[in-house]
Amino acid sequence: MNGSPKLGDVAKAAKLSSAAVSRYLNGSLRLPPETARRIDAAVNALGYRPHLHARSLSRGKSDTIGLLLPEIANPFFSRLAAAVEAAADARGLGVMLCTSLNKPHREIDYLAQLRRNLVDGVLFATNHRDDGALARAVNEAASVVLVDEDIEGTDVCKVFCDNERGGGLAAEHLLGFGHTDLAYVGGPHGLMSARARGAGFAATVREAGGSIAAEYFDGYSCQHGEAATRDILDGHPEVTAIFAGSDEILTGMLRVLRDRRKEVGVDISVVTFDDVGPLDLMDPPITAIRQPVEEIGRLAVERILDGSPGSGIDRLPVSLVSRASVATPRLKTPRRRLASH
Amino acid sequence: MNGSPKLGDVAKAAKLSSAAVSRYLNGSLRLPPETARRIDAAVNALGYRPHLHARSLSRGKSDTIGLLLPEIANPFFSRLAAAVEAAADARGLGVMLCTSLNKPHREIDYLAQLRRNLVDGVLFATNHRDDGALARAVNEAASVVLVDEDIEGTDVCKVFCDNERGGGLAAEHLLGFGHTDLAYVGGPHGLMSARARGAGFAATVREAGGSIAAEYFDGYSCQHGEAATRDILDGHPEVTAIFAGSDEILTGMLRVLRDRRKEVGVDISVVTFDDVGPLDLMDPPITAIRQPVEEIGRLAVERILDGSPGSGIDRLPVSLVSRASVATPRLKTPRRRLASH
DNA sequence: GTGAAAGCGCTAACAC
DNA sequence: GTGTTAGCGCTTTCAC
Repeated sequence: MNGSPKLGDVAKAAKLSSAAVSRYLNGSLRLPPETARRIDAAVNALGYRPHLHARSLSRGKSDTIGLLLPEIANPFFSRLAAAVEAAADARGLGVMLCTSLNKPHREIDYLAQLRRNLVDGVLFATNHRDDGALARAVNEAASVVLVDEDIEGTDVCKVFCDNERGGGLAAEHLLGFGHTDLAYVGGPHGLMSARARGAGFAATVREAGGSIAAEYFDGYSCQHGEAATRDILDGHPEVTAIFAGSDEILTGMLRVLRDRRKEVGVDISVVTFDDVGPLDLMDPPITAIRQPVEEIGRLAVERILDGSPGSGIDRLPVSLVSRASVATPRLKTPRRRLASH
Repeated sequence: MNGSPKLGDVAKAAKLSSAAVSRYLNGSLRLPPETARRIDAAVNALGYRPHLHARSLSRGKSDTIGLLLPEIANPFFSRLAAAVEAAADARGLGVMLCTSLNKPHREIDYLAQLRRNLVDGVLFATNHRDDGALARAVNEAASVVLVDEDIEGTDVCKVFCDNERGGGLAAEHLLGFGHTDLAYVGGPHGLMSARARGAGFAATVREAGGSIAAEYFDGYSCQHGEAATRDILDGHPEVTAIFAGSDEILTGMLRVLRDRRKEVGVDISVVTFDDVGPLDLMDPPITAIRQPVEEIGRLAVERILDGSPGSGIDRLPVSLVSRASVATPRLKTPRRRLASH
């Protein structure tokens, strides 16, 4: 027998028309037990599997959602992907994962492709500034929900975490330990998440009379974490605590701190954002603002299926996980000086 | 305009038949520049995108490979996925990622599905013991290559790392520091990788006159790492060094060690396998056998496309990355932290 | 060279 | 209830 068995083969074996078998298999037809058994037997005997491409071509829908991520190796996104898969699976949907590598043309391509018919909706996370082209592509696409990061000028459902509150929590925690000269090493300034985290952080710090001695905006990357940390160490000795905008940034930061022999949780305090790495096993365990990754994935799937009830934008609550990277500032070693910015 | 533009629309706009346009777009037809330009213009004007499902239904192939992984949240697999995507992309192929959650029926389902026509080949990594059904499904599938883990009784291309040599390297390293009573906490005994790592480890240890005081085989999971470590601590006080079969196992191990106040790299030495987490930032930095994840992904894609030249099984070399979790046994004076690199 | 026509495997109107 | 028929959007013989 060459080629896989087709619907027609099953029909022939069951002495029925393809249409009947198709309907039966799709549950849109109840058959006398005897007939049903004939079909089931034929399906099993032949090892029949519906051809998904043909099926979705015919139906005009695929029971599949697309998930468009900047990259998959990043733990935050891979956990998000897992959550989305689980949620989709629970609702009988497949998910088609695409990684854009943050290249705008790939994103736009995928968006067009995906909506073309391959999937019934797209969950879209991007990681870079948009010049407007992306926003247009998103608005034109049939059904997309933005996850994790905003794109200005889009009018679709959005599922984020409460970035601003996260920044606020980090600030409260640090202030509570007596820190007054703080730094923020955030993601790209073009991104809502980086701005919101920084804004929440700065507002809370200033409200309490503290000062933001230094602020950095650049890629959510180790490199940025490294460069910014060096700059803080070299140029802002008054800083006693740093808020890292993501676990990636934290990673670079910790490497520099280690190389410079600064003991985290002693010489300098650190809070990070995301809490996806095994932060509890780090040296020292790192205090973090935890994103509800699983919940974000779950809700995003719900939104793409059922639409949004409210304003169209969900901000899921974050929480602070206290570990050992924050302590009272060392008052003697670094002499306090007024920051000028 | 309702619905996306189809090939026919382009043809109409260019005053040609769909057939001509199709052939031109697929490069199987060279047209006079003037005509070509008409088509290109129409494509751009309409924003035409081929319908991938229709295309692959028609051609019987999809220029897409399937990647079937146990889970995507695990950093090893997410990095593998990234490597596969990159390699596939470089050759103009898409990749369809499916996660089996280690459920045999999902694996078999996907395998059948994927070969049905959705993809031109499948890269398959599994993580659990097979009772024979999987092997059958693999052998029946058109084109699959096994990645990372073997399935007994399959006759297809396979791309692994050199697990046995990895175990040997770990043993050599530990022996070199003077350890003689060692333990191995491996993955499931039903898996080639767990057995091979253990075998390489044990052989080298015994050859040098050392002894394997304890050996554990169970899931590649934190839980297993925790349980086994507790057992070692409680039942095998002579053990001075442990070889963890994976980063996941290591994670559980470190948590127990920390809770029991055992200082890694002082009271007890540890080597792990994989080296995917940020091991250099752990407390202490963990010495590891590094898998060439990127290379595995790259080669797997190559194998699925071009077949295997040799025996059909590739064992990629591993390397030992020395950090600070291994020291001479029974150090009297506890040192705080060792410098890394 | 170019177009008409026949599918790829399936589903959904529409008849019987 | 069940079968017949006409597509879904594309590719590809096969005539012209």
